[in-house]
Amino acid sequence: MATIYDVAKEAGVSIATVSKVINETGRISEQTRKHVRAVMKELDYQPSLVASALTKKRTNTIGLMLPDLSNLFFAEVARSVEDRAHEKGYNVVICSTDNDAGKEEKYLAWLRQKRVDGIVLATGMQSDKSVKSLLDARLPVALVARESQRLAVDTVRVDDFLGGYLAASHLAQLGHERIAVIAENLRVSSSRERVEGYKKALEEAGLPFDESLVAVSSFDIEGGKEATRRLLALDRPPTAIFACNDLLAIGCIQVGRATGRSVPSQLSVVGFDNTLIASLAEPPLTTVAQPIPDLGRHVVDLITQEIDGGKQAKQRVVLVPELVLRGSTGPAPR
Amino acid sequence: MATIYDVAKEAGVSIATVSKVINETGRISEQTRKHVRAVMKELDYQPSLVASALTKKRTNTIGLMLPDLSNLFFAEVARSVEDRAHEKGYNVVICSTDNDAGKEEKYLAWLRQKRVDGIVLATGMQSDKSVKSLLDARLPVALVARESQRLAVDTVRVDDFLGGYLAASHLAQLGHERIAVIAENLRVSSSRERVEGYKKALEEAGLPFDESLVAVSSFDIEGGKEATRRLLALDRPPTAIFACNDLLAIGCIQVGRATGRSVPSQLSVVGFDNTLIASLAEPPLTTVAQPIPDLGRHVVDLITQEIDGGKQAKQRVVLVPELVLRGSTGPAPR
DNA sequence: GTGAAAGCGCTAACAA
DNA sequence: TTGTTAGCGCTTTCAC
Repeated sequence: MATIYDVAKEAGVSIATVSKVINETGRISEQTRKHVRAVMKELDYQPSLVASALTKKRTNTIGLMLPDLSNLFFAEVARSVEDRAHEKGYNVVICSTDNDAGKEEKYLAWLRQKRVDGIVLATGMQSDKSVKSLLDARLPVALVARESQRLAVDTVRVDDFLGGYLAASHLAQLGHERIAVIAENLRVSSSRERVEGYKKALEEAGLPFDESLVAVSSFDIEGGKEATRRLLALDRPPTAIFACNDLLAIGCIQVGRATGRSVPSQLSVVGFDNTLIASLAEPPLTTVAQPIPDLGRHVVDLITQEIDGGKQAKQRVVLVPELVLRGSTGPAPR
Repeated sequence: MATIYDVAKEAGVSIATVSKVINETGRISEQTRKHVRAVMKELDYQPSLVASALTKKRTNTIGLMLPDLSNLFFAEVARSVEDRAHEKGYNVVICSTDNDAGKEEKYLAWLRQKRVDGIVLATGMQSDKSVKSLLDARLPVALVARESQRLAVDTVRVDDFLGGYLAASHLAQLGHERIAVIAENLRVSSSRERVEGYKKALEEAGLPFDESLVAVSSFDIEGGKEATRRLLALDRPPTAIFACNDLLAIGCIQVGRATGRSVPSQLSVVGFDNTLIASLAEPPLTTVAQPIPDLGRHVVDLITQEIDGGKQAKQRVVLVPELVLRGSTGPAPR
C-alpha cells in the first residue's frame, strides 16, 4: 500500500507538497498539482485517514447506537442517518444494544476509543448516566426519537404527546368508549408521552380514564399479542386499541382475529411509526406516522454542527406526527 | 482527553509500561499493573484506537456494503454481521449503495482510506471490477448472499438454485401448470440461479418453459405489482407466481387481489427470504427461508480468518434454504 | 511555491 | 521488570 512518501519520491516533491494537493490547501502550481495527481493515480494511492485522523483529531465518523437494527423502525432511522452523514462526509458505525445496559456501556467506551467525532443515540438509555459521561467528556451527543428531560442535549423527535392524542382522539370520534393503550415501556419517555396524549384525548372526549386499559409489554409482535390477550380478557374489554408501535399493533390484530373479532368492525387498532409493515398489514394499519427521513437528517445536522463547534445552545427539535388513516379503524360496534 | 503520556506521568512509569498493561503484553509486576490501572480509571483514560491502528496496521473495523439498510432482508443480514463482528472485536461501518455503481465505487475508496481490515459485500456489484480492485489491493473481501463466479473470493450464500427449485416444485405439485417467476435482476447471480432452479423444477414436472412467464423487475413492492400486472394481462395468465423475494411476493398478492383474484384459491404466490414481513402478510406467505443469522456468522468468520492470515484457500459456503409453507399457496384452480 | 521538521498517541524492538 | 527510542503516515507551521 503506497504511502505519501512513495508518492512524494515518485513525483520528485516533498511530502508536504503531496499533502497540500490531497487536501487542496496552501498554494501549489497547477503544474505540480497535476503531476502529483497523476502519480497518485498511477500508484493507486489511498491517503490514510487513520494517519490524518491522528493529526487532525477528526475521524469523520459518527457512532449510532440503537436497540435493534433488524427492527424496521430503527433500520429506517439508521438509513436516513447514514444518508445524511455520507452527504456531510461522515461514516457511520452502528451498534445494536438490545436495550441492554451492559452492551450500551461497552459500545460507548468502544466508540470513544475509536475517537468517533460524535454519537447519535436512538436507544432508550436505561440510565442517563452514560449520556452524562459522554457530555462530561465533551463528546458531541444527540438523541433521536428519544428524550432526556434532565439533560441538556441536542434532541430530535416527534411530538409523542400529540401522536398519542391524535390516535386516541380518532378512536373516540369513531364512538369508541373503551379505548385501551399498549405501551412498550413506561420508563422510556416516548412511550410515556404517548400515553399522556392518549389520556388527554380521553379527557377531552369525556371518557373516564381506566387504569386497567393501560397495558405494558415488550416492543415486538409477541408483546402486542400477549398484551392484547390480557386486554380482551377483561370484564369489559376494549373495542379499540392504540398500540405504541406498528409491531405491537400487528400483534393486536392477530390476537383480535384469533379470538374471533373482525378488524375493524369489532376491534379497531391504531399503530405508531408508519413503517413499511403498516401498509402491508391486513387490514392496512391506521397509524401515527413519524417523519423518519427528517429525524435522521435533523439529528445529523445537529451533531455535525456541534462537531464543527459552530453552535452553543443545545436544541430540541420536535417534529409533528401525522395520523394516517387506513383500514384498521372503524366505528365502534353497537 | 488523557493520553498515554498523562497516565505514565501520573503513575510515575514510562509509556511503554502503560502500553503493556493496556495490551496485557510483556511482563509487568502485579503491583505496577494495578497502580497503572487505577490511574487510568482516575483519569478516565480511553486508549486511542486511531493511534494504535497507525502502528498496528489494524483498525478492527470491517466495512459492510449492501443495497439498502431499510430493506428488511439486508437489515437482518446487517444485524447478524454486526453481532458476530462485535463478538470478535470488530466494529462495522455500513454503506447503503442503492445498487448504484457510483456510490459503490465511492464507498469502496472511502473504506480503503479508512483502512478497514476487510470488506463484506452484500451488494450485487454491477461489475466485478470493483471487487477485483480490492483483491488486487490484497484487502480481505467476502461476499454474502451474492456470488461472483469469475472471482476467487470467500463467499457465503444460500443455494439459490435449490431455493428456486423448491419453490417451483411446490407449485407444480399443487397442480399448477402456468407458473410464472419474478426476478429482481438477471445480472445478479442469486436471481439467475433461482430462475434456473425454477426451470429445472418445471422440467422435472414435465411443464414447458415459457419465456413470457419470466418477469424482471425492481426489487421492491412496486416492482412486484408492476410485474404481476404484466403477467396477469397475458393471454394465458399464470395461476401461480414465484417471486424472488418477499417484497415482490407482497406486490403479487396485492395486485392479485386488486384484480379480483383470491389468494391462494385463484392465485398462489411463493416468496423468498422469509423476512418478518412474510409472516405478517395476508395471507401469510409461503416462502423460501434463508438462514440469515448463519449467513452473517459465516461471512464474518471467513473474513476474520483471512484478516488474521490463518487461511489460504478461498471458501464458498453454501447453506441450504428451506421451504416454509404458509397460506399463500394452494391447489391450482380448475 | 515548496520543503524541513516537529508533532499526533501509540507499539515494539532493544537496552538496561 | 521497566525504560528508551524509533517509527506508523499524515498535517502544519515556518523558513526559504
